[in-house]
Amino acid sequence: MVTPTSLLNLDRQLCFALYSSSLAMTKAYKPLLAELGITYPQYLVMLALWQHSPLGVGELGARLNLDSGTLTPLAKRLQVMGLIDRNRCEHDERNVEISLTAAGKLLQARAEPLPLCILQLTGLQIPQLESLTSQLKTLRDELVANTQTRATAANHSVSPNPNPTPTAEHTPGN
Amino acid sequence: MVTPTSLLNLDRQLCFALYSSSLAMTKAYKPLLAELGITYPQYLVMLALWQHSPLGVGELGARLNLDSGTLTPLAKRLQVMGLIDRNRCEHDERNVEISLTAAGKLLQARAEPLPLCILQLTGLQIPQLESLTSQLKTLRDELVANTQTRATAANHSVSPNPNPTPTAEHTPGN
DNA sequence: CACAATTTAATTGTCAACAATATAATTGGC
DNA sequence: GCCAATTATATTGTTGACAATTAAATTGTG
Repeated sequence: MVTPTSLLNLDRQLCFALYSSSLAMTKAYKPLLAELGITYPQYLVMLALWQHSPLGVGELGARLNLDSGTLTPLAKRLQVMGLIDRNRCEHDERNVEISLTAAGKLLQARAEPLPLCILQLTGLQIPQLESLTSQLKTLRDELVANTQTRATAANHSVSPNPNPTPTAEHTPGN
Repeated sequence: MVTPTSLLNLDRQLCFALYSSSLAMTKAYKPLLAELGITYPQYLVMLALWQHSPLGVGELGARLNLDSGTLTPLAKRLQVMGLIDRNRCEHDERNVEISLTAAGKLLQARAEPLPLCILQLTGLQIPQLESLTSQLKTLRDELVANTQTRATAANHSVSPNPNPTPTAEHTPGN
């Protein structure tokens, strides 16, 4: 069975282009991060902490768009490696503050060259890189705003998806 | 500790924009795919099979950039759901042919509206969508070409990464 | 103060992604 | 034909992502 052209064609899907390029990026980082002894998601957590430390689990999750089910075990591994500390906040024992250790701070210096290493692997020039990054951030924010979350309480945003673009409910396939 | 500007700034990273937008896309698809009873990676496999069935595990992996360690259990779940069949090839018993069942083919009709549903959630117009998709495919292919794989045998491509762009091996941070 | 509602993390279970390894079939010298 | 190398898939173990649930602390209202 061969279906050459359809809106469901794999190579036309933005979703698959996103998915496969994101995985490809992870694989590109892997050998570089292996020298630092961390994985790609762990690197993202370190990026957030290098920018601001300490951060609560919730605040970290808000910046990375990840929940505690992902961050808690991930942070425990970073703690075992000695890169971060995890402590209950004194004034509100519900909060867990995640902070860089001295070793965690020192790792930043070794990570500094990474963005330029990766830039070379992308084949992009700086303006293209910034343009693509900007487009993706816009896309992400739009998707987050228009996707109803499974949160228990009310969404404090205006509305999940009232009717963002009243265009083509259905159009003839190309 | 606050570090306002650095090349390591989280929100400047293409890698994080990719990562977070890809996860956001997965979450956007989730409630729609739940009605079809499949997950997002399962949907990608079905997309590939709707385009061409049967496909060997290896060929499927080549199209999706996934290996057998991911695809084998995923395909088994689709088989249990009755959407695909898995059979050893007669002429080469090493190959496993994955083919759509009648139910798998029927599911395509219910998936047809999805791309347009998602398009609305993205807030993009068609030209922007196609441009972004194209940029991401180019990026993915460049990253794959420049990332040395852990394959046992020799890489049959020219070379992992001889010296694609001999620019800035290191530059002063901004 | 008491207590229900809320907030915050952690836990549990399922599905994924992948390195490393194992298993089985095939191919190519000899 | 025999056997080493190769090819193709499956298995195992680790890390991640997330829904659903649990546990604990805090807040607000009476």
